[in-house]
Amino acid sequence: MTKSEVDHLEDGYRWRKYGQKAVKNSPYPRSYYRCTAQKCNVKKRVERSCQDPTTVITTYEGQHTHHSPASLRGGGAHMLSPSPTTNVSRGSSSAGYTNPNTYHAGLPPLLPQIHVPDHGLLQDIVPSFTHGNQRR
DNA sequence: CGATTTTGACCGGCGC
DNA sequence: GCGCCGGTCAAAATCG
Repeated sequence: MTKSEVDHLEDGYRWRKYGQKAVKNSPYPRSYYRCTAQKCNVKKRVERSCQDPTTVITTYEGQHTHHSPASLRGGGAHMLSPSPTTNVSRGSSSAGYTNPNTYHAGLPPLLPQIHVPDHGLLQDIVPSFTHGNQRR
């Protein structure tokens, strides 16, 4: 669950919308996204929460087989860096994605449980790809 | 020009 | 067998 009033949630990847359907569960339409990387077979389902119109339920399906474009940002302090001392194990990354400043919803604090998706990238599930054979 | 987005239609599966 | 639902793809239009 991600609190956001905008549909385009930059979670660090590029998504291409390929469909939209209305769900009965919610008066809002559900959007289907797919990673723009042809090598990536990841799918994303974004649905607005009927309980919290400001919250969108983002469901990720599959795993990225490539690095995220937004992750290449030099400003990114939390990434899959080969730093021996600095590891992503630190949960201090919070929900801050690439640029939390862009999402000034001006809404009151209401985030009961949002565990950081820091390690939910690729090496977590598909180490074979990142093991040393990622460059084609 | 290329990429991306939008809407509609189509397909498959499941239930009855 | 038909109807319904969810999901996906396709074509066209738009934006940069």
